[in-house]
Amino acid sequence: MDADGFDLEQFLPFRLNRAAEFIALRFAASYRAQYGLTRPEWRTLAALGSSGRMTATEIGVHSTMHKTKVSRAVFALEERRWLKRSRNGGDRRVEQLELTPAGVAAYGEVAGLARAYDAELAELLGEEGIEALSLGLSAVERAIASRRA
Amino acid sequence: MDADGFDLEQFLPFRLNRAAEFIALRFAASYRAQYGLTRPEWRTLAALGSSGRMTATEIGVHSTMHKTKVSRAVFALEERRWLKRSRNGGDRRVEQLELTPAGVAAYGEVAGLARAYDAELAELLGEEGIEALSLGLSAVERAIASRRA
DNA sequence: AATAGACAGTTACGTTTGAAACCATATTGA
DNA sequence: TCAATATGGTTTCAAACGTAACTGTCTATT
Repeated sequence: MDADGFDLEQFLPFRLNRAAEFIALRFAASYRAQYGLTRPEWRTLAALGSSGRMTATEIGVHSTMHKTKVSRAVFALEERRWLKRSRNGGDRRVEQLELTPAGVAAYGEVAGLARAYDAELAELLGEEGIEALSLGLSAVERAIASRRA
Repeated sequence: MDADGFDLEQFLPFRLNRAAEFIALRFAASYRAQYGLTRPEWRTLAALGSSGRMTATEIGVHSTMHKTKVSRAVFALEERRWLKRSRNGGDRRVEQLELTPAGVAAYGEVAGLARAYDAELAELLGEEGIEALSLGLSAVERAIASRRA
């Protein structure tokens, strides 16, 4: 710890970022190698796969992704015919996004990788590690939700 | 949760990444606005400020940063005269990196921001939240350390 | 010694990123 | 009813990024 009372090793943003980077990187390598997906693409696919139907803005808020990232990921997934857009509702600025059957199938496959990685993580971190982490993340999630209000 | 048993909302890499992004982004905005530092630059400055003297490779391992990121951050900090290099030891490939007095001073100032943000976080997440998160991150850190072995 | 491989760090190059400007549509309020 | 302003999403452009190839040095094998 420094003279001025700041300790990098205890600084949460640093620790969180390092941990997230480490964990995400290893998983990204696998979906990247097998499906050629980028991180924003996988995250968009997963958001739609698990929530069914969302707008681009909703995806961004839900996953904390910049809107241009979402916009490009949506475009890429659309090009693969994994996603379709529609401007249904009264507000014609808004695009409803949804996976195509091919997209749903793809999502299922990548979700398989995800489950495998999850199991690997469970072993790597141990049960108490997982539980503590999950609890801590819930606190952050509450904070995110309240900050948005 | 999906038919195939994968639940994005429970998937640790996703939750961790979202949390880290959210928390890092707000902090990055402040050191960026006040000192014009990029994320790798702040992280490099902080690593040296708190550990005193490291090589580029050590910084990369310690902070999980790609070596080209470290290389560029070191260059940028050197340009600002916040950092100096020296090839002391027997191995002339290795560069010992160290902050200049100006660098130490700058580090002290940004560390002030960091402490303020830390306090803000403590309030935002609550004591139990912080503790659980810290415990969980320790598990990840052990995993990182063991993976490297 | 001489050669091959490993390793620290940099550079070149194509890709990804985000801030800001943009377009189109909605909403507000004068 | 018509500005003025806000919002969803895209595009532009300069900066940041990572892969792969590079330089220089070290180590191991012969």
